[in-house]
Amino acid sequence: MADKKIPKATARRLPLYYRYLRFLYEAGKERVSSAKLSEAVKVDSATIRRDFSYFGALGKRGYGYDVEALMNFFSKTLNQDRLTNVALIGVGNLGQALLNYNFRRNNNIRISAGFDVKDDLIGTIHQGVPIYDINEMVDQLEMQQIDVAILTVPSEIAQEMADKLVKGGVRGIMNFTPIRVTVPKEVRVHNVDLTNELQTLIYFINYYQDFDQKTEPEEDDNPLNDLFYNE
Amino acid sequence: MADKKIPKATARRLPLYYRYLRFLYEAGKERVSSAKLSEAVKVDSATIRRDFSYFGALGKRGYGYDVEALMNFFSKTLNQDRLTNVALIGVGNLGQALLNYNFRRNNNIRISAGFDVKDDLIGTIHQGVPIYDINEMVDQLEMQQIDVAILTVPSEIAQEMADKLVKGGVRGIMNFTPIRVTVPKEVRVHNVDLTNELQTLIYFINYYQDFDQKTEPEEDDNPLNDLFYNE
DNA sequence: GAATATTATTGAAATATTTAACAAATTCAG
DNA sequence: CTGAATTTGTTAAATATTTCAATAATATTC
Repeated sequence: MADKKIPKATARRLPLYYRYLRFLYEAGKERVSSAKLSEAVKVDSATIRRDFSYFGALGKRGYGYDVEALMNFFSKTLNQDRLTNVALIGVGNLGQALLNYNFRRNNNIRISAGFDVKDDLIGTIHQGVPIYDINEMVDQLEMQQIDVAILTVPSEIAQEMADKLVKGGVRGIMNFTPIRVTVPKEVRVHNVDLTNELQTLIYFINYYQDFDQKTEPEEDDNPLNDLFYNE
Repeated sequence: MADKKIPKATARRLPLYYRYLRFLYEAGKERVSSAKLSEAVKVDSATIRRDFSYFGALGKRGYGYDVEALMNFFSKTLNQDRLTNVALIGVGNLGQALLNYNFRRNNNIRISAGFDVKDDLIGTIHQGVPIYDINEMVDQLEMQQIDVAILTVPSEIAQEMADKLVKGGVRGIMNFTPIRVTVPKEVRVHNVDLTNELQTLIYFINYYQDFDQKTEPEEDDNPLNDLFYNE
């Protein structure tokens, strides 16, 4: 099925489309146009149409897109038609929050195993998810055929854990640590770096000026105060 | 450097560079090359040099970059030389995890106020952070001069809370809800959508063979990469 | 059923970003 | 002091992504 070349930027928007289509479906809507979709997901309608067109002709001219059909198409495309089990490595604060987050509720994704080093966690069940000793990780990953993991461990052991994950056959890692781990090229890592995100946001609000607002940058000794960003 | 624009992609990498420079500084390193940096942050060295060059000539040919000087430069650039107070809207599971996350430890960012609707939370202090009634939000935001907020509320009230944040003068919102909120264009929103991230990751491991780990998010980035900007 | 309005599809143009290549500057060894 | 080795800064080329514009198909209206 991995035949066509879908741009990565497009791939990243698919879940967004899927989610809104489900919302429309549940609201009883039968059709939707790229313009309407654009409003909800805040992506230019031309981009949406272009994105969809990579998958073939999904809509009807003069009509728009059939909500149910499109939803089902994306469901398959995003593997939402079968359950994906995910491992949680590191059951600390963030890890436990993610357990509670419950991806399952609206998606066919669930955290099915947790791993930690702490004795008081090992052997317990959190939110219905059993927590194993990290030493059993490679075996359990193989046995349970898990191929996606969420990494929420201290930075110091991030690489070591990534190595174990690879050994256990994991093909995708959602990395919440600030460390850029090294893995074989067939393993995919998505970094979610909360501190980075905040810093970038702060940078943007301080140095981005909206041309439409015609605001002048403040005068100070920072060499960057005359930088502008174009949206 | 004057009247040059910093590409958004570059801006998103700045925190990454900054973090590693601090690591090098603490490890006592005095100089670093773009090649060495590249290895750690997993960004092509040409891209790194290109990124730096937007800010002027920060290095020396044949030598590399002075760790301390560069670190200090980025510290200023990223506003790390002064404390940024951030509000947390919604002190649920994820919100509490973020309180514990403690951005402060390694960065000049701290959550200084929390807001919630729950009576048993209002008036309490979590991780040293006072939790206020959401009804006081607009006033408190103004009074405390907070201009960045983290939004971790149920989807149903995401837009309503965003409106309040705007009213309270907030200029940057890190949005953990799956809703794409509508705000005036001078307010910046970074979306961190955990379910999206997982779905995209799953899509990638199923449909892409060739993983080029160099480009991210948000993104994700972004992460959440979908990191993902209200552009 | 013809006329008009909608709206997807598609090729092309415009932007944005990454990568490659190399001259210029500097270090370093001897 | 000289030449070889490094490594940046920068121009240009290559990729990737978004947006535009022309066209074609379908629906809706009268």
